[in-house]
Amino acid sequence: MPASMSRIAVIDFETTGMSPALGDRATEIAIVLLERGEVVDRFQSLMNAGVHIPAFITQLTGISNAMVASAPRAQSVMSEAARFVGDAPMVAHNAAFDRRYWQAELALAGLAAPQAFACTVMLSRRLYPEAPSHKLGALVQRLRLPQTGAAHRAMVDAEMAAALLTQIQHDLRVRHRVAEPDHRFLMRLQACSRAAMPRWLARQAVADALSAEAP
DNA sequence: TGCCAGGCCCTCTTTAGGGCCTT
Repeated sequence: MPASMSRIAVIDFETTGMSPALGDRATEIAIVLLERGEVVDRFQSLMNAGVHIPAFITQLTGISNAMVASAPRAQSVMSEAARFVGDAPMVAHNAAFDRRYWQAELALAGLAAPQAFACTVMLSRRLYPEAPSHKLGALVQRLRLPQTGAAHRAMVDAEMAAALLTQIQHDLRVRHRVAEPDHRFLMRLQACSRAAMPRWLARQAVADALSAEAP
């Protein structure tokens, strides 16, 4: 398999709130490009969307109104980000959140967002059902993955999500004998959800998805 | 005007409710 086919873009946004549908905007973006489990490139930028950052968000992320005031405009940052990702499939921790902002911010920049998103929350629920918490920081601690700095900055969280994804792929190879746990396999595994089938069938589907790849 | 996410997953469930996870 060519390296480009195993390329995955792990993304994290910092934002002004929970929903772009309510007018919230991105304030920072970070993307870690993985190839065969190795970080091969990084993209990071604060972005000025021209909206006020609530005080509690500044307290949470450390990103202030003054910081984004001197940052490049959201539209140009998103254009660069889209070029950086290209056609690589994407991964995020709680992907529904980052996918909403990826699509909304690209739409505001007049750009399409065709990438498929896999979700490390859903994957860790399938793979580590015994974990007491599936928060990014809790999983990083539990799996003893490296922490590169204080959480709630985009690159720190993107690096942690990339480390988590790499561990998930490692465990799929070693524990479940999945020869090539690429993005297509991750999408199949995360689709084994109760939303699409009864719980017992979902559990069986996870087991089947894992064992089907065994030699 | 005031309010406001949304999808997954569990259980004291499925004709529902609430916790998790992201900022």
